[in-house]
Formats: sequence, C-alpha cells, structure tokens
Amino acid sequence: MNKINVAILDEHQIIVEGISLLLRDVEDIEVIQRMTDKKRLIESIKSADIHILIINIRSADSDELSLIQNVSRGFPRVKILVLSVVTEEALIFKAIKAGANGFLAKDTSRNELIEAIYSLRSGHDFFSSSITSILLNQYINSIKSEKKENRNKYNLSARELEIIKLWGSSYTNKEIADKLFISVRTVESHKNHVMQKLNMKTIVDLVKFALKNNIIEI
Amino acid sequence: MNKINVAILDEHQIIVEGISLLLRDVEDIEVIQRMTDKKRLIESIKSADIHILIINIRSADSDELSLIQNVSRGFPRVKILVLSVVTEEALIFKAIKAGANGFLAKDTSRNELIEAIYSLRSGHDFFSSSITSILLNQYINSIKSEKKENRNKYNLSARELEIIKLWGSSYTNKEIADKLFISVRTVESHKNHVMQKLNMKTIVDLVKFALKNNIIEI
DNA sequence: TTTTCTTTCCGAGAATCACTTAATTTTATA
DNA sequence: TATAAAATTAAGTGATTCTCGGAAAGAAAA
Repeated sequence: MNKINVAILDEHQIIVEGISLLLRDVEDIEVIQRMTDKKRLIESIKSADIHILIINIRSADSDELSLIQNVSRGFPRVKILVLSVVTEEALIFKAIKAGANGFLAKDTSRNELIEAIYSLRSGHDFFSSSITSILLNQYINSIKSEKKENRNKYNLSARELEIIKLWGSSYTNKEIADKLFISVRTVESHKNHVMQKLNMKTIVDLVKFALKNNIIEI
Repeated sequence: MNKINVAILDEHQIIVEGISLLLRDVEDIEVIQRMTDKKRLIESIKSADIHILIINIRSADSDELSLIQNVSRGFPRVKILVLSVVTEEALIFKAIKAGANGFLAKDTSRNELIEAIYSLRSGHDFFSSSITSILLNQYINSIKSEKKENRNKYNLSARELEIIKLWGSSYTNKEIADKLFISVRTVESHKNHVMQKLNMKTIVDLVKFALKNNIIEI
C-alpha cells in the first residue's frame, strides 16, 4: 500500500518546515510538497498525486478561503486540512463551507495532526477537540435562539405560530379556541393564513413543516 | 503522548507473531501482550494498561464471543478489534453486539489494520471495506423487506398501509379513491380503522406515527 | 399620514372525521 | 375441513374541519 502524500502550504517557510518535521518520522506519511507561494498551489496539485493538503489560514477574509474552494471543487480527491491560530466560529464555518475536511487549532498536538491526516485519508472529517467544543457551542446557541429565528424565517406571526404549535400537539380547533378565548373561525383563519403563506396544499404538509422546523415534536 | 498499547490474542502462536510483526515498525503502536491462552486474558488485561485488544474469531459459536462480551463490560476502556476469516453477517452482528469496536476481514491490509487501531484509539469504530459492504447489504435488505415488517409491527393490513402512505404523501381522500378505484368512503374506512387500531385522536398523530415508522417521508 | 400587517370574525359549500352497520372475501386456527 | 377472525369494501349520519371568499379594528412600518 502507498504512503499518504501530503502537501503543506504556508506563507512562512519556517512553519512549513516545522510541520514537515513533525511528520518526518511517520512511516505512512510523506510530505511531497512544501509551498510558500499561494499562486503556485494549483500547478503543484496538478503535478503530483496529493492526498492531503495542509493549509494555514490567518484571517477570516484571507485569500486562502477562496483557494480552499478552488481546490475542493477542482480536485475533490484532495482532502483539505486547515490549520489556524484564529478559531472564531465564523472562520471555521467559512472554511467548512469552502470545502475544508478538517480544522486544527493552534493547541493541536503532533498526534492529533497525524490522527487528522489518517482520518481525512480514510474519508472522514476531523476537527481538533477545541474546535469541536466551539462547533457544539454554536449548535447549542442555535437551539436557544430557535424561537426568534422561526419568527423571522417563515414570516409567521407569533399568533400563527402559537396556533400551529397547539394544533401540531394534537389539540382540536375547538380546544385551541377555548384555550385562547377566541372563536373557532379565528383559529381556522390563522391556520389558513399559514397554509397560504407557506403555499401548502394539505394539512399533512403543515404537520411535516412544523416538524421539520422544530415548531412541534414527534 | 503515550504509545497505543495493543494486546493480541489468538490460539495460534504464529498468527500472534505475524500481527506483532505487522505492527513492529509503527512508531505510535506497541504490542505489549501476545497471548495464546484465552483463560489468561482477563488477568492479562488487569495487569496492564491495554488500549486495543486484537482478537481472532474462527466461528460464530466460539468462546471468543463471550470473551468479547466480558472484556467489553468489565473493561469498557479497552477497545476490541476483531479479526476473522469468517465474514458471515451473523458473526459480524454477534461480535458487534458482544461489544466489538471494529471488525477486519481476512483481506485486510497492514495499513487497514493500523488505520483501525488509530480509529479505535480515538474512539471511533472501524470496519474493513469488505465488511462495510456486507453491513450495507444487510441494511438494504432490511429496507426491501420493510413492507412485511411494517405489516407485522403495527398490525396494519397492506391496504391500510397503502392508504396511509398515499394520504401521508399529501394526497386527498378523493385522489386516493380515484387512484385505487375504490370509493371515498372506503378510503375513509381504512383510515378510521388505522386510527382505531393505533388508538389515535387526531390526524396530526397519524402523520407523526407514519413519519416515526418510516411509512412516509418528510 | 398612508399603507401594510396582524388579529379577529363570519358565510357557504366541500371535504373529512367519528362512529356505526354491513356484505363479501381472505386468512387463521381449532 | 369447518368455524372463527380479520380484511376489504361500502354507506348513513351528524359533527368537525377545510377552502375560499370577505370584512373590520388596531398595530406597526414606510
């Protein structure tokens, strides 16, 4: 079986060398390209069978992001591992969106780097543990702010959402009307408005919509 | 960072030696126990900090399965990697159920073995590609036989299931009736029977049920 | 201030629901 | 094989919900 061919790109020679050194004694891994010039990256990739591209990003609006996108689209077989001292959520998401397969923070150990390379080579994504907690945090926050988002996302009013929520929790129109001290016709109206806004044909669609958007639960 | 401590168990000395040899030159991996006696396994595990236990299974009804179960329950931090020339589905499932974290077929390469060890060490499961395809096959078959299963699972007749499926795909009763060349009242009957069988109050519940049981999709 | 959005409500006819009865066919089981 | 049980089909009836209109008062936005 062949070795894992790694290419390293960073503006600073010293960093490229450092990473190379970290990988020097790993039997299965071979650093076949050490680059400091972004412009030459694409040619370099064309000229060799690169499995893993390690690339360092310094800021969220750097050229490297579009570079990642180009490589990811043009050479989908090349797995991209991002190194960065900056670990803002925005940057991580931009990198992932651009096509990065892994993201390592500055506190990454040699072993984590090697593990990441093995992971990417076998087709899995890899994020260092500090990154994972950042992503998890983002996820939790997104759950917390769910309410507001729903309000804005689908252009439903608070009242409409309230009725859909009750109705989606197996209340009948009559029960909802009694609960909210409004007429059954009003409940129907709200539901109709929602159906119109969302351009839906049947109530089955409405249930599915509410489930999909976490307005109700199974 | 410490090395990955590996223990190998097989009845035949030659196989234990062979696997050891495969791992000898891997820097991060150290084979610290080579065993040919099943009875001594538990003591051996107690006496050393083993990360990965490689164990060879010969048949589906062998002692090794209960051995795996004992290790998995008694020492959950020890990850178990099964090697086997036998790759029947039944054996694979039994091994997984007993607590195996990985399964390698006889066609495994050295690199795959190393990859498996790294995977298990970092908390992931690992199955060699030939095993994956077997598992996938099993999964596909389970999808194919979905109809029969549903039939028995919820005590719904084929016709009832058919109507729920269509209705859950946003067809109206009238549309279903036309499609199946039966009366609208019949469609209603089937739906009512289902509601009664499942003891449901509202159609919202029925949609949720159908989604939960993969009768329909979002 | 005008316009738009939200919330409320109603009419009327169509569709669906809930509960019941019932005939024919298929399947299970004693 | 005879008998019971379940499945499939259909319909009656009254209640409820849906669909598609319209409408009015108040809040929010332009």
